[in-house]
Amino acid sequence: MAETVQRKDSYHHGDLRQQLVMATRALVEEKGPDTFSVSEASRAAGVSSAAPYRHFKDKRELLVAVAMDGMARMRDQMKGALPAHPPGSRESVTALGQVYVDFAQAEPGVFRLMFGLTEAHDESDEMLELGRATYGVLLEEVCKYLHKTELDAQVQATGFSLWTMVHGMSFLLIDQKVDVVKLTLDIPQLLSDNTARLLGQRPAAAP
Amino acid sequence: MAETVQRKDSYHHGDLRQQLVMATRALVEEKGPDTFSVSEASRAAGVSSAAPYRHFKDKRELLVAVAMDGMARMRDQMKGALPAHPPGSRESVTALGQVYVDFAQAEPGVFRLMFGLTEAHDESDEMLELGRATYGVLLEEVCKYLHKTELDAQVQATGFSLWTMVHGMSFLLIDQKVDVVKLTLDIPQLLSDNTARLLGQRPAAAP
DNA sequence: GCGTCGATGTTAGAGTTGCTTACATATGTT
DNA sequence: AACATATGTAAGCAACTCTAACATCGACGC
Repeated sequence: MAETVQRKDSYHHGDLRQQLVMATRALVEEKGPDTFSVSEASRAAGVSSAAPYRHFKDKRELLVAVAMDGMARMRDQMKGALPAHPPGSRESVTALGQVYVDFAQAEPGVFRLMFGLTEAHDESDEMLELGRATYGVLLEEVCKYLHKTELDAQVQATGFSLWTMVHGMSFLLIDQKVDVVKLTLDIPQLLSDNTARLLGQRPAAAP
Repeated sequence: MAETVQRKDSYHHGDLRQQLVMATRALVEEKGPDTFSVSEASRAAGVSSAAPYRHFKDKRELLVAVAMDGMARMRDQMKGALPAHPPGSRESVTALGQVYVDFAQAEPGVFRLMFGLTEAHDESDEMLELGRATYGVLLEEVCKYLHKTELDAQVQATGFSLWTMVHGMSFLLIDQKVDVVKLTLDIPQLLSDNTARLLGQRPAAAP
């Protein structure tokens, strides 16, 4: 059980919103996003089952908050992985992909929320912005690699292709499809190889 | 509403199991797999809410049935796409990927069921077998392309990489992440290009 | 200090859902 | 015709989402 959640000691909780997000995060990870219930999160936070509705319009809004929290953390981890490599290098692009896949495996429940819940996300401008910002981290490295700007068609195509690959890899891993097909694969190696293939040859330095 | 479901006209329904699968399929597509309820499917089929439990152990088993139906249809579509191209050609591999992506876009709800529901699928040997068979269609083409057997490491890596790409592309498309990033992309073109990159150079004919 | 107000909690409850149990009805076999 | 089996219904429990009415606390003007 996730007993990292400190309960309240007075009538007013002090920081219920954040506590609920944490509790939800833990529950979503334990039992999957589907079987999660607001009631259970309330119990974990030590409040009545009606209390969350003071902070979130409905169940979905609470889940969106968890997704946003996850997206922000993943974006930070991606940014954190960059300094270890030369800017705009194949290694740094690969590292970004590795962070993506690692995050998915470390927090599959939250990861699913981050990319499912499409209708709910549409309603949240914040989530949209956060998603764009996260993708932007990758896109900028691709720009540097190709010596082009963000609006360039090749940058767009390459960035999306790389995203496609790590996204698919993440889902196949957390949905255990690798086991299904009985594969013995070196995932980091595959990630690195495919990143190289999709990036293509690095062009000569800018004109 | 999906009123393609003919109700019963006598006490016994005749073919309730199949009718429920069809109704569920429609509902899952209309409202997404999350908001689907057995009660609603029952109403659509014109039976009491307890009737489904004569045919399915629980809600999940009904959803698994829908997923299996979808997987079988996608596999058939993949097989159907092969005769149009030379066996083991880049075109035929691309065509398989295109079927995958098309299916996801045509039936996003069912597609999600086919690859989510991981725990539920583990319990179903039939679903496992169906999944393997579907993947096998791709793998066989890769074998022919590379002139190697299914057990070869390169075949495994290449097959998985291709799966990864179309899987990620499918989810990004149905979750509308393409819109989020404001991309104007030629998806079939991208699919074809990336298939080529991931397949790599075709080796010389068998020794 | 003190009263008021808004924010945030509680309790009670309406409506939905998943699933079970006991009973009813149709079908096929002998 | 009689019975066993398959498949439907009705009724109900526990859990869940969300709302409404009420309770409590902290902050602020005075």
